[in-house]
Amino acid sequence: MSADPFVATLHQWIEVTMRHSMRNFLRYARESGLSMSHLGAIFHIHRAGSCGVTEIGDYLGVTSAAASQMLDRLVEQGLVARTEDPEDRRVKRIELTAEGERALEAGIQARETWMSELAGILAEDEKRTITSALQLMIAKVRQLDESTITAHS
Amino acid sequence: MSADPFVATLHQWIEVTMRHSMRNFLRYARESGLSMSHLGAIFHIHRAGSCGVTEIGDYLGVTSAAASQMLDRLVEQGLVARTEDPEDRRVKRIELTAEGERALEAGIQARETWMSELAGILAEDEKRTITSALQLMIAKVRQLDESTITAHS
DNA sequence: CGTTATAATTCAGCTCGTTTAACTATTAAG
DNA sequence: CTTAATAGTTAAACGAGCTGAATTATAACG
Repeated sequence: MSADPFVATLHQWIEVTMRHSMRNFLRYARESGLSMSHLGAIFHIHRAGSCGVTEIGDYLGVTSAAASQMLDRLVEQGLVARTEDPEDRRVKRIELTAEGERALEAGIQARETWMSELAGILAEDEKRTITSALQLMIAKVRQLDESTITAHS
Repeated sequence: MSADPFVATLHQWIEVTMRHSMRNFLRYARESGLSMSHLGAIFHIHRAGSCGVTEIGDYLGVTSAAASQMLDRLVEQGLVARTEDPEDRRVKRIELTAEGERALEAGIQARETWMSELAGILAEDEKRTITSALQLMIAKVRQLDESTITAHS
């Protein structure tokens, strides 16, 4: 399929990552009563710090009506705060409450439980090698993200 | 949070991976008209090769009735084949059709479009280092999987 | 100022995924 | 052989999430 052994290996790694992470993540979603959209919104709000209703809808690929209704639930559950933007009083500032941040953390935790098991069966020098390799990739991806953002604006 | 720099770095990497992979994956799900459950089922059937209806339900955390109805749709769309098991005529053998395999491939592709961009901005020696680091982790995770399976049986 | 555009909400209506319960068919056990 | 257990399907009913259209409030433009 892909001649590049780097790409082939990355494919395999993501397959493994997805299988393990999604299993626990979906279980957490069920148990906490949060849908995929809810969690997507929570992640986006966390990253944005504060954002409008329509922006969340655009991010999730739904109408602003759908986003507004979804936020009703999240506000009702105390995960999200909806306040008026003083700069432009048409827009509502959507932010995570402390409890919302906690729910986000729990979701991330659920997603990554298998990681500590992995850490347990790796030797110290193996961990060091892998850590620096991953850090290199993280830096490169972030660099890619920034160039995409500036290209869009 | 976690004192181990290995675990901390792995956390960051999975955060990056998830953000990029899920964005395209969810878009693909929408466009192809397949739900998260549908795709989950397709992934599971692919991995199992062939399996029963109840098994899919258990995997997805739903009743066998729900699994049966979901499979109706997938059969209707020509992604899945439902045949009688000759060994035990109560069970139905669920398998992916050629078109089902193609849909699976497309989903994986969508999930991993950003990878080739990443490959483009890495030097050859960087790729080699990362490739071997990832291969080590993949091997270790598989080792972990096998010990879990045997523990369960 | 009046007009137009933007942000968010509300409501009616639709589809989808799910569950429970009843039912059929087949196999296993006493 | 009779009874119980297992695998799967079907049907009715419900809730969740989405859309489109109408509505309100604010901002920007001429």
